[in-house]
Amino acid sequence: MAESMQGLKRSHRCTEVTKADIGKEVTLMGWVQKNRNKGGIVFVDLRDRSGIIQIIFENNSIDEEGFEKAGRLRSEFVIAVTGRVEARSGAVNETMQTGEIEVRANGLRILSESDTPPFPIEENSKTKDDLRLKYRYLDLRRPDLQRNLMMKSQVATLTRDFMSKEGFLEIETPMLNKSTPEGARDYLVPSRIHQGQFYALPQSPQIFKQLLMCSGYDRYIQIARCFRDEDLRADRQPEFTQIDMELSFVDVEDVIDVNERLLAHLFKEVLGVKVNLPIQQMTWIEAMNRFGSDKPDLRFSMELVDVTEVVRESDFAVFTNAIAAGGSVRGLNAKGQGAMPRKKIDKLVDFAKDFGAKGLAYIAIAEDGSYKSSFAKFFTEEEMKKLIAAMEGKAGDLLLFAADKNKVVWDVLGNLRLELAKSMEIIDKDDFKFVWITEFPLLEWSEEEKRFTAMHHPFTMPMEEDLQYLETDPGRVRAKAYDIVLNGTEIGGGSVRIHQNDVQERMFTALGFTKEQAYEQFGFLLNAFKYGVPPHAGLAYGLDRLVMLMAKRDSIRDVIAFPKVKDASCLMTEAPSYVDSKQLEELGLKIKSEEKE
RNA sequence: GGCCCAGUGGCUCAGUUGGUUAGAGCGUCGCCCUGUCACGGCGAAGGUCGUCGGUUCGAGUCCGAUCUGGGUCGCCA
Repeated sequence: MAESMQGLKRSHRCTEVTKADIGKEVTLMGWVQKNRNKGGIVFVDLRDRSGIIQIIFENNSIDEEGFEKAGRLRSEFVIAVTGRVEARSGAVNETMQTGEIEVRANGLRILSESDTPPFPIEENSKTKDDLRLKYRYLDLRRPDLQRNLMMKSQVATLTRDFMSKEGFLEIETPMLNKSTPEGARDYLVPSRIHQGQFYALPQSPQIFKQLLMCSGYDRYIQIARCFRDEDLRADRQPEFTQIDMELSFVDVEDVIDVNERLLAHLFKEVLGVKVNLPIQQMTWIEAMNRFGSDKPDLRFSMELVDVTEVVRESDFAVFTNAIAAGGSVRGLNAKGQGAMPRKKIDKLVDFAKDFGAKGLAYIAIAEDGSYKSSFAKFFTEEEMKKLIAAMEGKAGDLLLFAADKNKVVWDVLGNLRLELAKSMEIIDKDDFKFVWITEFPLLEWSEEEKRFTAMHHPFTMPMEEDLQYLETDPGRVRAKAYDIVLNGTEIGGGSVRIHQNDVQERMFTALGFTKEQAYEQFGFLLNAFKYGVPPHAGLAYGLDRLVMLMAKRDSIRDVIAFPKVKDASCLMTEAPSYVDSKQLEELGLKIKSEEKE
C-alpha cells in the first residue's frame, strides 16, 4: 500500500548526512538496499544516488505500527524516513562513508512497494548484458553506473563553463539534414510533405559549424547528438554525443592550446589528475613508424623497428619480395617472452593474419643466448646476429617480424603490440597518456572506389607547403588535421578548414567530384564561401568515449543511460519496430510491414 | 557479411570418459532472533539444461541448424 509523501520534505540525500548532523532531525527518502530484521530491532540500508546510510528501527523510538512496517520492508521499496541522527552505539562500519552514524527512525512511510528485482541491484554486477539492458531502469540504479552518468554530467557542465569563459557560444544545429554520400552511412528520416525524399540525421554538425564561422559567431561549441548507421563496437554506438567546437581566425596551435587547457581542467576537476602541458605532439608518420598506429598507446614502449635495410640482402623470399614490392620489414621486441610456447606463438600468427599479414616471422632467444627462428635456414649466422642486434634482442626476448606493404606491416605490428602488452600486463591502468597526432595524410586511396577519399573530411585544409602536389601526387599531401589520443584511443579530432573557394574546388576535384556534383552536395557551403569567410578550424570530442576512459570502463554502454545492443536495437523499448501501415501511407512508403508487431 | 566466446532454477555458476531422482551459493517464501552491516538459526518452494532436428538402448554432455547476448574483422570521412 503506497503512502503519500505529503507534509514531508527531504532534508538530505543519504550520504549528505554527516557526523556534524548528530542530534539533528532529518527526513530521508530513497530505496531499501537491504533489510536486516533482528526481531526486536530492524536495520535498513537506505540508498539514493549519493550512497547508503543505515536506518535503525526500534520499538521504543518508533510506534508499534511503524515498527511493524519496518519489518515488512523489502529490497527496492521506496520509503520516507524521519528520525534523529546518532553516532553508532554498535560497531562502526569503516567500509561505509556514513559508517560512523545512523538515523534512528521515528516515522516511516512506504511510498512505493517493489516486486523482487530480476537481478541484484549492486555494484560490479555480474548479470548478463541482455538482462541488464532489458531492465535498464533497474541496472541504472547500480552505484557504478550512477557514478559514470554523474561524471558525464560533470564533464559536460565543466566544459560549458570553461568554454563560455573562453568566449565560446553554444548554438544548436539541425537534426534533420541533407544526406551526403561521403563518410558513414546516414540514418534517414522520410519526409511526409516531400514524398520519396529523406532527411538525414547528422553524423556531426560539421558543415553548420563552418557556416556559423562564415556568419561571424567566431567561437562555437555544442554538445551535440550524432548518428551513424554503422556496426557497433565496445566503444561505438549508433547514436553518441560530441563536444563539438569551431573557432575563427586561428591555426592549428590555437585549437591545440585551448583544447589542452580544457582537458587539463577536466582531468583536474573530475579526477584530480594533473595533465602536464603542453601535451606531446607527434606527426602521423612518426606515430605509424614507431607504433604502427595513428592512435598510439604511450603507456608502454615496445616500439616498431624498421629492419628493411638489415634484411634487404638476405635469402628469405618473404622479406625480399615484400621489399621488392615497395614494402618494408619491421619488427617488435617482446621483452622476456623468448620462452613463449610454440602454441602461443601460433596464436599470435593467427592474430596477425586477422589484420592482413600473410604470416609472422620470429626469433625466440633463450636465456642461454641460443635462439630458435622460423627463418633461420635462410639466414647466415652473421645476418642473424645483425638482425638481433638491430632489434636490441637480449637473452629471453621474442622478436616478431612482419613483411608486407607499409600499411599492412603497421597495422599488423601496431595491433600485435597492443595484444602483447595486454598479455604481458605491462600497461599501467592508472596512467593517462595524451598525445596529439598531427600532419595526417589529406587523402587516402580507396581500392574499393578506385579514387582518393578524404581521410578526415573534404573540408580539411592541406598543409600550405604540400598544396602544390594536390593534382600531381595527391597521396603525398599532408593535412592540417589533428587527433587527440588518450591511452591508445582517439578521443577527439579536428582540422583547419579550407576557407578559399578555389582550394575547396581543387579538393573536390581531387576527390573525383565534378563541379556540378560538388555544388549539388555542398552548394550552400561553396556559395557561402563567396561572401567573406574567416580562416577557421575546429575539433570534436567523443564525449562518451572520453568519459569511458575517465571512468576506466571497457564499454561505452557503461556511460550511456540507454544504449543499443550489437544489432542497434534497444532491448528495453524493442526499437526499432514495424509501424502502422497508415503511417507508411502518409509517407508514401510502400514497404511491407509485418502485421501486429 | 566473416570469425571467436557464452546460453543449466529469479541471479551467478558447477556438472568428470553420454548412464539411475541435475547440484551449490545468493535471492525468494515461512518461523525464530534487540546491534546487524556478505547478519544468524531452522524449514520450504523453485530448473528438464536457449530452440529445433539428428546420432544413440540412453544426451545438459556428441553432431547439424537456428535464436539471443558479447568481442572482433570488414565498415565507422
